[in-house]
Amino acid sequence: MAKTTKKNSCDSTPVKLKSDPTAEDFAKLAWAIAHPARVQIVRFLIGREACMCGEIVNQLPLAQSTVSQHLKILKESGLIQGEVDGPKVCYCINEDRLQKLKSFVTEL
Amino acid sequence: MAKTTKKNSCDSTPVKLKSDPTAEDFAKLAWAIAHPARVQIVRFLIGREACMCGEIVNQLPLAQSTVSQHLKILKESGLIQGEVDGPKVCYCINEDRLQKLKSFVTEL
DNA sequence: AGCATCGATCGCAGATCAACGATAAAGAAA
DNA sequence: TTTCTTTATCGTTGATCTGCGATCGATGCT
Repeated sequence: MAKTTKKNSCDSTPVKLKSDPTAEDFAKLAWAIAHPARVQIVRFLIGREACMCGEIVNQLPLAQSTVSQHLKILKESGLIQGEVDGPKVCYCINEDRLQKLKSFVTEL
Repeated sequence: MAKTTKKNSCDSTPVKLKSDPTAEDFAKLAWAIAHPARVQIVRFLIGREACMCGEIVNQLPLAQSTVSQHLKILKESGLIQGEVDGPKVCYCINEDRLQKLKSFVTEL
């Protein structure tokens, strides 16, 4: 409890919060991993480099349609990408996007 | 790349996804910054070390009650903490939690 | 006491999420 | 062609988010 001045230690310098175009993208990436299932999917894909949708479904206690939804959200954030391979789809991490997420966080 | 059947480079080694207790916490922290306004609040607080709620409200194009909600979410994630100082509340970053978020992401 | 200020909370609206089962679409295999 | 497999999408239900104005509680000041 630091009470430097007679009041408190709050910094009261007037500073305008600049409109932050990156905040949107940051939030989008954060949103992608803002669900336990999606965290697990991302970790799983990183560990395996790439794998079929069916594999992922088998690892999670969720219905196939639910997993497909999560994959869709991850794809929309750009964090993963899917490559069609006949009747199957092979998912993998988008390293660039992952790197972007990492830099957003480390530069906080 | 170990396997290449006739088709592509999908890794099909059978691996069980272990139940991941950290995924929950990770998702919680990610959820905290999964909104542009909250990203800005966190960045703002990091840049200023600490500041009053009113200051934050002034920097964002949002109503006071809305900002208060976002602050509540950030508090629940542990990413920030508020210290009552008379009639005002001084918010600041919880460095431990921020560090935890950073390590979660960098260890992806 | 009475009043002003700051911030949290309530209640409401509309939008979005999460989960599921069922079904459709596209190849592969018979 | 028919059938099977794999994945995406639809439609629904219930929960949660986001935003706001209005209000309440606590504190400081006169």
